[in-house]
Amino acid sequence: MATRPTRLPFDLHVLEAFLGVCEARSMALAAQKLAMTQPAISQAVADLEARIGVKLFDRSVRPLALTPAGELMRQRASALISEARQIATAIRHTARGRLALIRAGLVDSLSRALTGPIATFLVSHAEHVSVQSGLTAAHAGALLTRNLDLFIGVDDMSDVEGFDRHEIVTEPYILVLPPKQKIPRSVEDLEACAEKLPFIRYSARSKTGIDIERHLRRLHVDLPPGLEFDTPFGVSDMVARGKGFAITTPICLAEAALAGSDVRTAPLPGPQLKRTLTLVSRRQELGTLPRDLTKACKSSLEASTLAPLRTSMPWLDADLRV
Amino acid sequence: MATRPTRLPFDLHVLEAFLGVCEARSMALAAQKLAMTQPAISQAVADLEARIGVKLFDRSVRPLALTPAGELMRQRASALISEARQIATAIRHTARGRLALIRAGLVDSLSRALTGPIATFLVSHAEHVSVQSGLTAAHAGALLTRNLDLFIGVDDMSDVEGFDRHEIVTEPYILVLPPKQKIPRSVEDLEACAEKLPFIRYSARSKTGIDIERHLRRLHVDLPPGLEFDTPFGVSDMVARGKGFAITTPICLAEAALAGSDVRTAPLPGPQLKRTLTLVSRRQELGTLPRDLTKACKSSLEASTLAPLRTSMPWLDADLRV
DNA sequence: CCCGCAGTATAAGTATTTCTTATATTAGCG
DNA sequence: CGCTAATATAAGAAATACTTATACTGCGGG
Repeated sequence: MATRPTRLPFDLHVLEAFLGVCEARSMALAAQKLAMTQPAISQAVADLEARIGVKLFDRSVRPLALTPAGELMRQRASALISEARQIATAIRHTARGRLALIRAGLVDSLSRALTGPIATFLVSHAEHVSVQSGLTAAHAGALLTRNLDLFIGVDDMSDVEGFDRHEIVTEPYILVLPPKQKIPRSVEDLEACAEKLPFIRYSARSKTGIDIERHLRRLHVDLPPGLEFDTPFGVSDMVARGKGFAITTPICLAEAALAGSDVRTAPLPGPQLKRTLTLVSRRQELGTLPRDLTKACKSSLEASTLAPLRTSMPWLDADLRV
Repeated sequence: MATRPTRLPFDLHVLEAFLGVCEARSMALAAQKLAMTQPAISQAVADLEARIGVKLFDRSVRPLALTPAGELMRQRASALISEARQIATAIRHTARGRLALIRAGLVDSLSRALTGPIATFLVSHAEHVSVQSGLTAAHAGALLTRNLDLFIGVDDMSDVEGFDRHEIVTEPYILVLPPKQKIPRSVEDLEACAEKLPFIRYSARSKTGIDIERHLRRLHVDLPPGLEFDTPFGVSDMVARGKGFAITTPICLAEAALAGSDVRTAPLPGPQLKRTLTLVSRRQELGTLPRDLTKACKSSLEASTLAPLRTSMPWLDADLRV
């Protein structure tokens, strides 16, 4: 047939045949289990190998052995088939019952600040409450795949239709350096600083990490790779230990709850970079609960985190607002 | 053909056709993009709907609209196709170059204690180090799908071949209660306590949560659902706030780093329950690095966490050991 | 070391699925 | 209301998947 764009080199039934062989260690036994003939299995697997261009089985020994590539294929194919099996069931069960369970996701940087308040609020709205910490991207994915009912994170999924968004807080990115370290006041100073101290990064798995890297690229500041973490504590602890400096946010720093630490903080040199934390939920599925929860979070956050931050960093002033 | 066991109701190329229609909002346009004819697309989608037994498109309007089930299908199918596309590439790139990157996973309950030491150790073994916090199950899954090179967690994947395991620490589960609360000394006392105070749970997404629930079932102790969290901080903070009591471990309690808290701790009534934290990596892929890292973790953990715990809870004595 | 058994690979043909062409039906816009 | 553009359906063609028959290969036992 004419060249068909981006056609996948395999289909699910071929992967099922392949997995059957992996499990049975025999094409003949796999054929029995799959109600097919042994040559059908043999040809399907050989064709799969040809399309991918990689040997998946070592046929020079008995019983059949998986190659390293075959082992990886087995893992990936198994996950794929498992997910595919769940899709049909999930589609059929989209009709939903009463609100017995609420699953809320919370970005790591608000975990300590808001886990208690959120749980306290939600426990009066559902019989079963689950509060899960993690990265924004994971929460967004979980919301999309209906493994969460709402989340608070850095990304507001503004490019996806069907969701409601309530802003909770906007804060600027700031510099954080080890004690006694000279504070850079310009982008040039920042680059000079980077020559003496490593730059401690947030992982690109986090929205915060992505935003910071993009900002540095816009400033044409190129900092070499080194240490990266996906939690506020990881980044902050390394700075407190004198291992380097970092770009973070006041809320992330508060979240790290470094005991007895006197890291230095300063405004980010050059153009300002901010982030907004937003509560995201599916439109029209939870009534007024998302809006009410947002109000409760704002109140709690202001009292527990923002007021103390304004005290310790008076230069933040109007940049930190709910 | 004769009834074939557990055959999936769709294949990847059908999902590609479906996704093409979702994106183009038109079967004719999707056909163009996929180098097929419009009736081929129409029949493929109709057949998919028939096999699943759910309408995915609303054809009573123009342009075509997705039904809610269709929207869910779009999300799930998109993820599936994306994962499938990556498989072939990943299989081909199993030939691996030098160790420029190490990705280490760390269970939440050791995040504050070991993130710094692990990063410090690994940074001398690789150019790029990523340390990721999260639940053991997620780390195990990531290790299996090669999104992590090693992890430290509660589950040691002992049922999976091809991995090395190094024990780091064994600790008992303990009771933790709000200040001034009477300590239960027997299983009966525990049940009486649960009548006055809610039981704060670890989420079943965590191995710790699973072990605790299984232990309670063995004791025939049935505690109603209420609040659950997937971080040590969430559970501990709720106890400190007087919202309930919990079963946790000394290391989890230390990890929560509750400032100025005087929660009460006690041995778990009835038979003892313990957990072991283990470093897991693929066999023969990282040389002596896993063993060396294990030693470094033991030393650091003993100094920073276990010694202080023995001081604050003298009754732990030999139950807490590296 | 050789033979036989069990398992896989290959060739050729059949059955099933997928796709195309032709055309009927339907939504919606002017 | 009529026309256009899009989808659905029917029938047949093309491609793919599978079966049957048989050749080839690994390995264990004598």
